[in-house]
Amino acid sequence: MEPLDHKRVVNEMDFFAGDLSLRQHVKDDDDGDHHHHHHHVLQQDQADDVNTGLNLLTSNTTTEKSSQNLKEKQRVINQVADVRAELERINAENQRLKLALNQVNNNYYALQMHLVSLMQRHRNRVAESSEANKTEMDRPMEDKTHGGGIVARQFMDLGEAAKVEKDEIPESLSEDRSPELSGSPRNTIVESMERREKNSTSVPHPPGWLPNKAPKLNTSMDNEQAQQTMAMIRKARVSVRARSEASMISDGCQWRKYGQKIAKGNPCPRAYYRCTMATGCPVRKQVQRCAEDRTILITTYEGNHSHPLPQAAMAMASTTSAAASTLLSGSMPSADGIMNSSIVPKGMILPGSTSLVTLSASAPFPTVTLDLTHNPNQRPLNQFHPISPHLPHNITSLPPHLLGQPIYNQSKLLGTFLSSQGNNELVPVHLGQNHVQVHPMANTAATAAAITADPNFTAALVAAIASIVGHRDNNGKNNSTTSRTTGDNST
DNA sequence: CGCTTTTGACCCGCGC
DNA sequence: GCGCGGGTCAAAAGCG
Repeated sequence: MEPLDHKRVVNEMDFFAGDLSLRQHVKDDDDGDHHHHHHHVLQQDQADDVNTGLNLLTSNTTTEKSSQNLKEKQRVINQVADVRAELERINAENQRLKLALNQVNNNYYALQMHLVSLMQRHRNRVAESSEANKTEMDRPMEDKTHGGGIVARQFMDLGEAAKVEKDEIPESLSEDRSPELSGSPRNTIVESMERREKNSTSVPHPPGWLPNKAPKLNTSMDNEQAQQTMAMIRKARVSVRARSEASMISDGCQWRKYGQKIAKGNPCPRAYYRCTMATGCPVRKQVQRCAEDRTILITTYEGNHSHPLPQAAMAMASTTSAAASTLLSGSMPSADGIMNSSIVPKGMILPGSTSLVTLSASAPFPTVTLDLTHNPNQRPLNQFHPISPHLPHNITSLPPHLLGQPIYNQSKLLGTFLSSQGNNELVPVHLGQNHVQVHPMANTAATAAAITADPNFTAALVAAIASIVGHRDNNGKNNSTTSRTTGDNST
């Protein structure tokens, strides 16, 4: 990690260069009598100190020299202050660099996972093809339809890669998934996705709709399958639970309501919104109040933005996207892996917070859920305002001081935590047996409290999630925005 | 007038 | 086949 090295170098700066007496005091405190190998150095320093002391004593004979000495001391103190200020500035910049690097790493890791799984599947495909050539009649109708060109196909673009991924997903289950995930009805998920996509293609869509929903002008079956797979990837959802009295949390994007329904099991209506920041942007979100606690607003995002995102929405988009893509690829074997891979956005979790990041691979959609509503110990209940008037409805950016904080994997505590919290209804989708939950800290100071303390946090989080998965399709446009965003946080 | 919201209708998958 | 439920459409209404 370059920034860490940088930080270490910075920390090793000699703040007291030019202030011999101060350095001497520090050395005396730090070294004491233990470091005998530095003895001669100390003697030399002490000699300097003695000389200085003598000068001070002799200078006391004239007030002019005394005041000069005071000025000199003042100058040195100012220098120290300057150096410390510079150090703080560098540290702040270092934090920003770490954040940027973290985002790049997350993107890189997601791509790497994707590539590895693709290569594994490609190998399997090649092995499988030799047998398949002998028993062509036994091949699934789907593959026969496209001819035999699939096997030799190179993974030259995402569409092809996605096609292979789709074709191979059932096989990947046995390769990639951990025991706790091995029971996943992954093929069922894929089938469900395909069904839904088939369904959606029968609905007329406005011009500019993204390929997965576009009328199939190019009726190549390969393209169709690739589109379906990409559609499946896009169908990953991110759900955010946060307390707000507003009907909708502003997240930096423009939304247009296109429907409202009373969903079963919740008397509160569910509102459907579509992103209108660009014509044809397929991103949608559902907003619904929690039936049990109507102060909680559940916002579920789905799809990729087809346009550059506002800065407010960029802060954690890449990491959340990585979590979703990892969930979809099934390449992350366990919650530990997710936590250790920096896929869970570290900056997203406040120190001591209970932001509950929940990944659900169960039907109908793979879902990442962020619970920002718990606040067991930051404030007593009677002091905590469930409907925070401070909750932002206008967002700016994610404050840098909230980023780069460590999180700890205590997923083992999840079961206990969830049962004690009575939080089984946490996720607005069905939690199946393949549900991976990542609980950053058992010390559950609520992120909701953090919302109150720092209004930018939730808004930026929600905004970031609104942009989930958008990078996959808009690398060129969004990457520059990402780096710029991280840099702008402190400026 | 143009955009957004409302709301009943419609489509489709799924379970029985 | 039928009903249910989720999601979407699109005409009408509302709004600035």
